[in-house]
Amino acid sequence: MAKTEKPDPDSSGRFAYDGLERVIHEKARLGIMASLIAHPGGLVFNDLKDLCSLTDGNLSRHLQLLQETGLVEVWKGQKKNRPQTLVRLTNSGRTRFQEYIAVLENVVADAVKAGRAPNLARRDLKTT
Amino acid sequence: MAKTEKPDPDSSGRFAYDGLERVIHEKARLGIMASLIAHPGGLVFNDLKDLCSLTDGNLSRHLQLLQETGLVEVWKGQKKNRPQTLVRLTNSGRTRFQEYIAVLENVVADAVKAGRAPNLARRDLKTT
DNA sequence: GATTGTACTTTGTAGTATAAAGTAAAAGGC
DNA sequence: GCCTTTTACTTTATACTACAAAGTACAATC
Repeated sequence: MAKTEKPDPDSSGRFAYDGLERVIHEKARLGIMASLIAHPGGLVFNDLKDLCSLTDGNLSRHLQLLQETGLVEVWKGQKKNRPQTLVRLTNSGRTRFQEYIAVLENVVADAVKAGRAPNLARRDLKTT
Repeated sequence: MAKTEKPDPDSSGRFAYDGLERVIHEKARLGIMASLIAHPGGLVFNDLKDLCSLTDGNLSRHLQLLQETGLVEVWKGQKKNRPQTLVRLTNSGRTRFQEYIAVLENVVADAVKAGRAPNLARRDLKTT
């Protein structure tokens, strides 16, 4: 049977995963982004904090960064005379997150493939 | 077919992704682990460096950490009178990486699901 | 008007990713 | 035989950043 289309499994940079944008890749922010893409109408500060199990300060800092990077937009409002912060993905944020996810899919695919065929690429060490 | 079981899409900690072990999650080390699981016989320092597009110092430092954490094992040898370092996953390393990958699959699944049904929860907010 | 509670923000610190410099040992030139 | 270069890493220094503790603002309640 014919081999797959995969050109060179050992090419330079094959496992560099360049597309893993740093701002998104961080665990806490990855959770924030995932929450937000699952809630297109946006989420308020406290819901986000709860969904991602983050502390106040931590979430605040990450949101700041995500906003500076243009991934999310932040809206200040009021609810029953109390401040409310609504956070949503920007269009660019959605796109960049989906690009990031596409790379993650490659990572998973690589790992799953390797896990299923554990001996395919084995090369023996010729030590003297 | 029946829907996949999904108890509460908004439960506390739903997007915390606790299983994303920090040592593995870092981009560079994720690449190293992926390279190694794809090459069960192990890889030598320079191949790894090339596959992951890392500098010498960088790779050296990450390997140190991965070794301390028990994810990889490092073998010093010789090839044509030159030192050669061989790196392989430990059994524990393979298991822990596969657990990590399982969580990544959840992340991807969450994102893909949300991406396919983008308007379900959309609520409009005035302005741009 | 003092206190409590809510909803965040700011600040300090500890940890870490990365590059630059350093080490060791072999090979090749003169 | 000595000196420079190359290979294969390791160590060190620094710049960054995640995180928690402390701080701010303001409304409600006592």
